[in-house]
Amino acid sequence: MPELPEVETTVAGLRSVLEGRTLTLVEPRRADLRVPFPPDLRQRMTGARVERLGRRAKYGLVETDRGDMMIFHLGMSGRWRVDPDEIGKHDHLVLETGEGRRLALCDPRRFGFVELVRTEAWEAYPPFAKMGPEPLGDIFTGKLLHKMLSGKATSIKAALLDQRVVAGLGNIYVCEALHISGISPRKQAGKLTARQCDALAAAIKAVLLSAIAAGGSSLRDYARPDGELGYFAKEWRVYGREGEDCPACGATVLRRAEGGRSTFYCGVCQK
DNA sequence: CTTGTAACCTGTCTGC
DNA sequence: TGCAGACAGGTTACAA
Repeated sequence: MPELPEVETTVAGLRSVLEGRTLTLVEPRRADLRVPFPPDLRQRMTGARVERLGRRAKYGLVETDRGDMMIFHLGMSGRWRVDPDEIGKHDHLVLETGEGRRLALCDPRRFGFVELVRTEAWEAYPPFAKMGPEPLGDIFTGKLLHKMLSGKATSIKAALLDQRVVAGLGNIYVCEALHISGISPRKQAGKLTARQCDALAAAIKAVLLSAIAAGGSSLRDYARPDGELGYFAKEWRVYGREGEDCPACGATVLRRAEGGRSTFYCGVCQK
């Protein structure tokens, strides 16, 4: 469940293996994931030195000394395996460094993808062009959120999942942030008060920082690149806790399916 | 333009 | 044990 904290954790793990290292092997194992691998990925990346790793929203960024940036998205089930014993059928891209370290991008559902852009033009990469602010950045405040939401007829939950409003949130952390700030997921986005937006922005930052500190959330098929599991799942207040007691008021945590996606919330303390 | 739904693909879990 | 059905982190094409 790669949302922002899991991608941040992943990038930190990759950094220790890749940064400053030369790629001696870059091998796609099939033609495509959600979209085709760039046809020249192997040729442009092999022999390149990795200068820097970064993250934008849920995307991982790998900059090389050739002016290229490899962008990866983990989709729903993607993860990087570090020094795997063997390459399995879901390992769709394999990298090796001059030190003999090996990385495999494993993605059973294949909703992830890899792109290659010129570093100087990375912000023009279409998914980034209209993307909203990073929630952990200084420019993301309750005031800005209030402005972004004004006039929106959709629910606050749908608005927070819209990457043009704020970039990097997914189903888990939206559910968690709404619970922390006591706001109903069904509340009309444009009707939130300035005060509620302040509380919501603060809750978003707090939950993301806690999750990053815990190494991300551990889900069925997610692990950090080094194989360690993230611990944040133990700290979920409502997500995945249908039928349990609300940690704030003791009422029963509810789940409702909307658009093929589950929302977890407390009907008593989220208004 | 905005908003909601279906589809992409595979694995896992639940209930009969 | 088998098997059908529900469900899972995201994104986007398309319909309304």
